[in-house]
Amino acid sequence: MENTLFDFIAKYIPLSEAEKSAVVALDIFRTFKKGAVLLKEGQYSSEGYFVLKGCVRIFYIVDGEEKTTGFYTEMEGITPNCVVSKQPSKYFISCIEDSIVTVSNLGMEVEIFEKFPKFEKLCRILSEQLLAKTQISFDEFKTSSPEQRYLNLLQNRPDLLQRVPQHQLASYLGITPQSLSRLRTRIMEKKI
Amino acid sequence: MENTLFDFIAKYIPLSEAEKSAVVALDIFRTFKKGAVLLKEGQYSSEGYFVLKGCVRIFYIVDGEEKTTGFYTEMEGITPNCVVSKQPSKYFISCIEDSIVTVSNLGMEVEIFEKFPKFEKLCRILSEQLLAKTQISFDEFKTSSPEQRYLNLLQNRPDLLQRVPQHQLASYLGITPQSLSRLRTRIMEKKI
DNA sequence: GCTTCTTCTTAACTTAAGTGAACGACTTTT
DNA sequence: AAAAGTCGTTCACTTAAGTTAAGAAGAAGC
Repeated sequence: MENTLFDFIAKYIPLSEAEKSAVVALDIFRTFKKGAVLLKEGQYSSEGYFVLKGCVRIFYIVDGEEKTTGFYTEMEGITPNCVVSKQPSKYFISCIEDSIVTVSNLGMEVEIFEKFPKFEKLCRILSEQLLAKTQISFDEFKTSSPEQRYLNLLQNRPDLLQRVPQHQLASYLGITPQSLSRLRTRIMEKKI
Repeated sequence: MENTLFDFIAKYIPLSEAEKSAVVALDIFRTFKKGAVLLKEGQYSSEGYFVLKGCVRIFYIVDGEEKTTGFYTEMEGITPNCVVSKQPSKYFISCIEDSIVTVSNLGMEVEIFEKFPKFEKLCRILSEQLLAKTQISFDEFKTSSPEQRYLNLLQNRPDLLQRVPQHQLASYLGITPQSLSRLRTRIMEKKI
C-alpha cells in the first residue's frame, strides 16, 4: 500500500528513507466501502485525498439532481476546492467502488513542508502538471461536441465506461442520460 | 511596473528587498503591441507569462478555424501546457490589446528556487489556487447551458464582453458566433 | 418471494445549436 | 478612391440536445 504511493512519488522526486518514514508516520491510509462519503456539500474541510485503489467521484446536487463533474481512480489526487478557498464545500465526494485512499490535512502539509522542503517541490510539480492536464481537458471539452467528447473518453479513459454508471457519465459529459443513450446508439449504427 | 507585480505577490507571501532585487535582476518585463504573438503552435517553449496590463488569449486552429479557449487579463498568469509537458505547443498565445507581460523561463525558475526557496512556495500556492479556480470553472461549464454560461460571464467577467470580439467570445463559450448572436437577442427580448 | 428503487432505454415533442449563405458597417490595404 | 477583408447579424434549414413520460431489467431491501 505504502509502496504504491512511493513508486508514484519516485516518478517525480527521489525520497530518502527518512522522508518515507515521515510519510508513514502520518498514518494517512484509509479504506472505504462503496458508497462511502468523503466530503459533503456545506462542510468545511482541510482534507486532501489521493486514490490508491478504487474510484471516487465529485458531484454537485443542483435542483435535486446529481451533477457528476469528476472521476478519480488509481494514482489520482484531489485537493477539494473548499480546502484552498477555506469556504464550505459546494460538492460531494463519494466512493463508487470499495477504495483505498490517503487522507491528509493542511496541518500535516505545513508540518512536513517545514521538515522536508522537498515535499513542497513535489506538490508544486504535481499541482502544475494537474493544472496543465485540467486546462487541456477543459479546452477539448469546449471545442468538441457531446459525441466527440464521448469518443474522446472512449479513447482516453475506456476503463471509466466500464466502472461508472451511465447517468453519472452523462453529466460528466455535460449532457442528459437520455442524450447519452441516443448518442451511443447513433454511434453503433454508424459503425455497422 | 515592478510594484504592480510585488503588490500581487504580497497577497500570498512577504518578499524581502533582496528577493525583490533578485526578481528585478531577471529583467522579465516586456511590452507587446496588439496582435503580437507570444507562442505559436508547434513551437517548443519554456516560457511562462504573467499579464500586468492588457489582455492575452489562447487559441487553437482546428480545420482552419480559430478556437479561443482562454483570456488572461491583469494579474493573471499562464504556464503554457507545452512548458510542463515538454511537447510542441498545441495552441497560440497572442495579445488582444497592447500589453505589459512578464516573460520568464524554466532556467530562471530553477535558479531562483534554489536561491530563494520561498518562490517555490509561492508557485505551489498560485498553482493550487489556479487549479482550484480552473476546476470550478470547468464544473460550471459542464453543468450549464450556453445561455447560462453567457449570463455567468456577464456576472463574473463583464469586462471581457467589452474588450473582446464576439466571435472569440463565442468559441470561449463553446458555441458558434451565430449562436451567440441569437442567444443575445433572445436574452434581450426576455428582459424587455 | 415480493416490493421498491435504480438504472437504462425508447419514444414523441419542444427547443436550441450547427450550417451555409447573405448583407451591411467598418477597417485595412493598395 | 476602390478593393479586399473583418465582424456582427439575420435567415432558412438541418441536426441534435432537453423534456416528459413510460416501460423493462436488475439490484437492494423487507
